[in-house]
Amino acid sequence: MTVDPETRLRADARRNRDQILAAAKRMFSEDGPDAPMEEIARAAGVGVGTLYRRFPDRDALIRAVAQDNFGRVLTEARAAAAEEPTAWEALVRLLSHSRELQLSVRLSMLSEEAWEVIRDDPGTREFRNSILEVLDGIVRAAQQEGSLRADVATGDVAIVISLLLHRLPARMGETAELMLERMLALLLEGLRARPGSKLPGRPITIADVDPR
Amino acid sequence: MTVDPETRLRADARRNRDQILAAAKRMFSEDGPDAPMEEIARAAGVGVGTLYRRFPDRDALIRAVAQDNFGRVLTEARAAAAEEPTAWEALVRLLSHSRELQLSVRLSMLSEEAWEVIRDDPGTREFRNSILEVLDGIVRAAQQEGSLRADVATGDVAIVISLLLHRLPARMGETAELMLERMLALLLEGLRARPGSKLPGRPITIADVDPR
Amino acid sequence: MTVDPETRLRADARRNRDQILAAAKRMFSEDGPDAPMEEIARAAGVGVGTLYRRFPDRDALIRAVAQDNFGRVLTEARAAAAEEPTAWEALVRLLSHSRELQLSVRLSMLSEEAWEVIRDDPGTREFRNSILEVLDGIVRAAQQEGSLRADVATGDVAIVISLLLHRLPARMGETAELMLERMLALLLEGLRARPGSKLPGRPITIADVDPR
Amino acid sequence: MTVDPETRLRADARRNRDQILAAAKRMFSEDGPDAPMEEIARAAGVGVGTLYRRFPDRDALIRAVAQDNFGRVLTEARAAAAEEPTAWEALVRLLSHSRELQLSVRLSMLSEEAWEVIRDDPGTREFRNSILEVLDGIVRAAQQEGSLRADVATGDVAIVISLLLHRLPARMGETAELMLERMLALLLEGLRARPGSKLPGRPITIADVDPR
DNA sequence: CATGAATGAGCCTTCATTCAT
DNA sequence: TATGAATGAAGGCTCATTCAT
Repeated sequence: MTVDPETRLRADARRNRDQILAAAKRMFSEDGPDAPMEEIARAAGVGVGTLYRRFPDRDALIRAVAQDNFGRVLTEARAAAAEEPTAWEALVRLLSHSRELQLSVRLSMLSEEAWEVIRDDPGTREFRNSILEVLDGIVRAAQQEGSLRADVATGDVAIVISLLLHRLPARMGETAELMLERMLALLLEGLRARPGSKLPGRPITIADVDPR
Repeated sequence: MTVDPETRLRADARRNRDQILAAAKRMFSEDGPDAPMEEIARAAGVGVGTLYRRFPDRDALIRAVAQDNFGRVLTEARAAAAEEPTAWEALVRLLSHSRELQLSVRLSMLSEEAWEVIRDDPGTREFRNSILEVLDGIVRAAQQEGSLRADVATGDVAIVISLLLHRLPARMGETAELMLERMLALLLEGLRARPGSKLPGRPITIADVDPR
Repeated sequence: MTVDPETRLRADARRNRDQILAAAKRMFSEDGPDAPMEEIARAAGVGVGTLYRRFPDRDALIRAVAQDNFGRVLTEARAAAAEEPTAWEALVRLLSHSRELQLSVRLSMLSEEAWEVIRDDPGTREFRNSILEVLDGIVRAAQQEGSLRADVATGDVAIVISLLLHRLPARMGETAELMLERMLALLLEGLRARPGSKLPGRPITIADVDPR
Repeated sequence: MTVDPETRLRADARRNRDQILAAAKRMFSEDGPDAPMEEIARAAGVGVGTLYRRFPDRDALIRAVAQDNFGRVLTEARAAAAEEPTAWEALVRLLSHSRELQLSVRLSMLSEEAWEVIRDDPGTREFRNSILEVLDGIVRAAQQEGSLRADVATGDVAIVISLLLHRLPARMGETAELMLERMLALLLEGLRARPGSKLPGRPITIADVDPR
């Protein structure tokens, strides 16, 4: 009368993995990418051993978190592109919701080592490329429709996004939300197509922001 | 007609102190505020003991670096306010040169602990207040002269600065310079007084960004 | 019919803990409460990490050793009170066997810091109180039966014990035993009820020797 | 019109040495024989360099302190022997004033290393021997006059002294004085010649307590 | 000679990772 | 397979001692 043990196991295993991932995300974003493995395990409600069974070392865990996050972002980006009536609105939505991205990017900014791990991970790289591809589509469309200034390229927008992702000192609490909103508004003003305005240098392309 | 021995000693000690401070700045900005003390010492060309003689613990070193940096920023801000013909130009200069600020602010963003150390240091606080005071003068003047949009306050500008300070993934090397320039240009577009444009919410004041 | 794994683990862990405690006792009494943690670990046949897993820091280890020792003393004191035919004999037995006490007391005398750690440990304090309580019973009974001089109180006896606990320069080896025996005999002569003999001052009570 | 520089120097040097010795005594008795050299220097009002010029290393300082102290004790012992009307009174005086001895003995008890340093110092040894010689005279005389029990030897008395020297936990403050007085009284009761009383074992001689 | 700066060894403690149960 | 115990390397800090000024 017992449930199929195989299935049971699988379900258990998955639950475990998910809990660990969630805990890792939380801890990473709170304590940075050096959060003690033991604490991550505890936060996930498992022993360290279990954590290490799923993720052979810290780097594997970082990669998994990064992939998970980039995946969510990709989903959001695709939804924005598909659902918004204009490319400009898609762009605004992407920038507004960039909070979703926060963890992954923050992760990569917090320590040089973490960044290298993420950069060299093919899985994450693939997600990243897909995201940039979608973004590229939105950018071109927005320029086509005349809403986005012509002298920027997708790399520029990617950088704007990364600008918005940096942790606004948590201590600002309440107001942080508002600050972010206003910074976004300022940047959108800047991105708006506007006759007679010219940025210095040349457009930053996807290749320019490729960590290669 | 002999050299004052006190001065002699002082000179030596000071040279050492300066080397340590310089090394710490470098290491902190590369490895974050957890850079091994031993490596900082080695980078400064002294033994750990010497480092600890000058700075009783890591926090003291962090405070010293922060003060040194904020001091430089204050100098630059005052120069900008005094030397530029218009307030807008002073603002642009401040934002352009904000690279000077980079380390200190980056420091405070890298880890919650480091931030707290800096926040609670009266010396740094004083510098910070002075800087904001100067900035406040520039902002008001720029609004008076009609160059800066009226619906921002000094806190908004401070945040713009902090946005520009975040580490652009060092690995981008050459282009990083250009990227920064372009982001700055975008933000300046946004800050420009422009009829019919309105930011959401209310202006962010100095009090809003006060870490108190 | 398999062995309960919990018990198994416990047994291992406990053995380890006991070895560490024993090693710590040995090292503390030889090298004082500053004995290198690493050496204690080595003496216990474990790595430092293991030591720190059981006892978060040196103070915890000191407390554990103190409690263990005071516990033994309490046991001995109770046995003496229960098994000896007269209170005087119980007292003699307690003083004779005070060697058991040696380590703990010596510990607390060796360094001011160690003493403070022990003093502020509620666990140890409880043992200490119980011991003094038992001792108090013995002292009163001995005075009742007319064997112990009337002008001493329990605190006096506690001090006599502490006198006997001080390290007789270990280097005296063999003879140390004899020396202790003779000192004890001298002190017992002094404690004996004896008409016409009067100590200076007032009896030292338990409260007088309370570290509170 | 200047003072003879040689003399000046000598006087200065001596003052320095005395200050250091005094500071060392104070620090040793407060912090134990591991008190930081730098603090001792500061307490003496000189630089570490000066301290090291006078005493090549910590051991030399310990030896100097020990010798100084033993010297004072010898003086006191001789005075007691010479000035007191009876040998018993001389003995009582010696035991009462044993506080003088405290530091040196405490020093030797506080750490095995310190003890070894003192033990192996010929200078201290000589003082020690002289002291024991004087004590021996007093003991024999006291037995001759029938005041001191016959079944003790000089070594026994030396041990009684050492018993009284142990630091009564400083924390007892006020009462410590009284406690010591009472313990001394108890021990004197024990040492008193008393028919029918017999100590276990054999008398402890000087040779028995010789650290050799 | 006095001073106090510099050095580096040594001990404390933490934590990533491995492994026995 | 999950657990948590054990290990040891790494980094922080202190202090004895040496040495330049």
